[in-house]
Amino acid sequence: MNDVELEDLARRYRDILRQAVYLVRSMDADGELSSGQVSTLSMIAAQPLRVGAIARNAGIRVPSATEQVIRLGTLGLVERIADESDARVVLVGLTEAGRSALAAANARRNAVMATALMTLDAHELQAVANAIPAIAKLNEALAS
Amino acid sequence: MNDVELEDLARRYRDILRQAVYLVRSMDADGELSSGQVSTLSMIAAQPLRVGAIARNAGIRVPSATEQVIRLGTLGLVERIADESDARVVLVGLTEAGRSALAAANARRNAVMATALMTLDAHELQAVANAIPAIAKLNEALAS
DNA sequence: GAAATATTGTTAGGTAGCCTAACTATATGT
DNA sequence: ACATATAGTTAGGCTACCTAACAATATTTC
Repeated sequence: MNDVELEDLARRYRDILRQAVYLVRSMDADGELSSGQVSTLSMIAAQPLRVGAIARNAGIRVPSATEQVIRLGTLGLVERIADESDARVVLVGLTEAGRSALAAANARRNAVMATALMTLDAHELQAVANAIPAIAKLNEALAS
Repeated sequence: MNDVELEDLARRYRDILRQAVYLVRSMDADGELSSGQVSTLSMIAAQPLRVGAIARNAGIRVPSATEQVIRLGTLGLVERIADESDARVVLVGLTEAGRSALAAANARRNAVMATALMTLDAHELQAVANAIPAIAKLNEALAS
């Protein structure tokens, strides 16, 4: 792949990224959890995390994470747990309501995505599936 | 591709989309134009557009487009042009400053993207390039 | 072991970008 | 000419991000 082709790919992938922002917004249905909220809940699904860890994982600052946790707490989806070994630390974990809200949101979003995927033919699906690891690597590179 | 594989692909593509939002935000360097602003300027690069058309293209409401136009106008990047045949209409076009700001922003962003692409090997690059049309189609399906 | 320093999270205050509802001005159709 | 439709703005509200300043607790250093 020569320089011209690389530039072209760069431009086209930028287009895709721009679209993605719009898509994610449009998938945020009324009254449901936002994408950011779903991400946060996913993060703490396996085990409670510190506010600082949530911020780092989400790529946001600690005060912004605090804000998210407060909002999710108000909705009854997360709970604050004291850390026994360090009184400064706040661990954030899912409540039962949080766990089922997360499951519902994931189910709905995966269904929407699966429906969209079904508009692709077998060849196109394969192309997308084949590209996923490379895209993940590319996104990794972009993030740093 | 069976149902299980489709579900898996749905989940993984959702992951990619989520990352994309984060990436686009992180590419919005300090003091530069935001991604949304770059999109708006790109839209009117070929010819001036109505506020309503900008809103429709960007997938936002008219008042939000007005707001964007005001902000870009304050920066001196766009100008309002009266429509001769309809006095209600506001056409929004690039100023010279807008045109060069757009070129600079595109150059910087494409360079960042090209650098990231260079971390991929030839095989991976090919996989991404091959998937772009299918991804575009998929995104189209998701948008509706 | 007391004082200085570092770390964790919250609070306060600000901005961008999105929204709906209500409005103004101009066109169009009856 | 009057009623209705269309284009855009204004007003007010929300989410989600930010920095700066702070409180509480840990840790290091003398």
